[in-house]
Amino acid sequence: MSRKCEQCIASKLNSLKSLSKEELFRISNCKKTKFLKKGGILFDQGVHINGIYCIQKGVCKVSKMGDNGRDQILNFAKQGDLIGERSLISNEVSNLKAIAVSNMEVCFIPKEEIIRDLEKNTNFSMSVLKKMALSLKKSDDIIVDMAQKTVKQRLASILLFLEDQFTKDEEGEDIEINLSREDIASIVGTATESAIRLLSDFKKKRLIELRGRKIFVINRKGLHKLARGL
Amino acid sequence: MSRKCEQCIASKLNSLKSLSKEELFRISNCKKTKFLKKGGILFDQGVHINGIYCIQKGVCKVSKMGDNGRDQILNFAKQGDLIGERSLISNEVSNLKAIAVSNMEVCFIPKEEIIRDLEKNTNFSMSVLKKMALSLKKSDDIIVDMAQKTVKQRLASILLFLEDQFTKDEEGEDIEINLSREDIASIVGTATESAIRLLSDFKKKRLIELRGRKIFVINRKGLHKLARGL
DNA sequence: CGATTGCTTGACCCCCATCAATCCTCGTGG
DNA sequence: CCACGAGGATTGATGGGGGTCAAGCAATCG
Repeated sequence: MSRKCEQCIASKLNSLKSLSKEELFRISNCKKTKFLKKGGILFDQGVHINGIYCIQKGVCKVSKMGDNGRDQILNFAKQGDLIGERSLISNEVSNLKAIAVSNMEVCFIPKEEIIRDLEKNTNFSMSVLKKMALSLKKSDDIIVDMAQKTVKQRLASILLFLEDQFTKDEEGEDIEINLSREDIASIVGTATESAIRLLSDFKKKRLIELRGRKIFVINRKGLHKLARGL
Repeated sequence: MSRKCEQCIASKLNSLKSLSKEELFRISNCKKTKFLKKGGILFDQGVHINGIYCIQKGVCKVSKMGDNGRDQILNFAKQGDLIGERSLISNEVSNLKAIAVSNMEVCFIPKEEIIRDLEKNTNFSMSVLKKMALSLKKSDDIIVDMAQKTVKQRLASILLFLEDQFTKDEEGEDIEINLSREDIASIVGTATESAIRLLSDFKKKRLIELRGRKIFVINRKGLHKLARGL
């Protein structure tokens, strides 16, 4: 038995909060809740998603495959995030792949319902618009970083980012995400070995600690400096 | 004396085409036409634009300054393009800088007018939404390229892109844009000298020709191959 | 005309991708 | 319970890509 959207925390965190009670109720009735295990594919590149996903629990990595066949991680989505809106709006197959990096609970909302609300409810469409504007700015920042920063700088930033994003969720529960070295490398945009080498370098400098395969930041200031290239 | 938006080609090429006659008429009355010389600043990073620009004639480069102080060119805007929507929608100062790379004629449309239309006219807001979705996809592609492709591959792509985009405008007039080597390097995301070296390499391989400082592609297939890394 | 700006080329060296070998860890089946 | 295999993590060696500094050259402009 799935919960109602009206009572759901996730829908309070994203554009769905701009919907009226009735609209939310209608979505509540047509949504489908799915459970994914870590490693499961939420959706793949090139498929029609035909809707959007609202993430209840867990985290997924959003990536795109380059011409050489290697995946580049572009984003993460966690509790409260909506994914799939871009493809839905431009009415195309997905240009991205989404894979769970922890066990997940997500709600699928069919396309027609979202489109209808976008066209009827200006608050909602403005909210989505704002969200996309924000994403666009983030993308700009990433491009500049990719173009101008060294791998070391980018890795430092990303360690800080990961620590900020993935510690506790809204309910205060621990988020256990366990990225492989390969994952980390493919966020940074570098070879796995390079990432590993830099990590052990950071460890020597007492910026991070490695317990098992997990990474703990123990000197944020130091990493910040590195990220800026100082 | 400025033309009416209703008769303007540029407004037929962008989201403004979704506006009703009356909406367009109102914009026509409050818009301000500006002329910029090559090198002129349309807007700078960190300023309140308080509206959007609709480009009538000419081309500008859209860039963002990185932490090291170097500009990264993120985009070009030409006849029919709207710029400034992102900052307008998220109600922030501009995160980008726009500089004319040829003489330009642009129309400034004040914020209030656009916001009003976004909130009243669903066709318009959906059109803007689609435009942004497209930009977002392009950004994703660029990030992947930046992360995975070599400077040589990126330069090859960009030469093809520039040739596609900037030869003739809608009226069939030549677009004369004259990018410096530094500009080209800062699209690719590399040092000026590296770009120059690669250009002379491409010339030796008879892929391009250099007449004065202008670059002419004479072997598209060859460049395509290079861009793919073959 | 200097003078400033942009273009070009050379030299140098470091970052990082790649290949290869080893080690570690964990799940599986005997 | 242990052996063993597979995938991930780590470290080493190596070579090339590309960033940086510097000097010479062309072009544009007051």
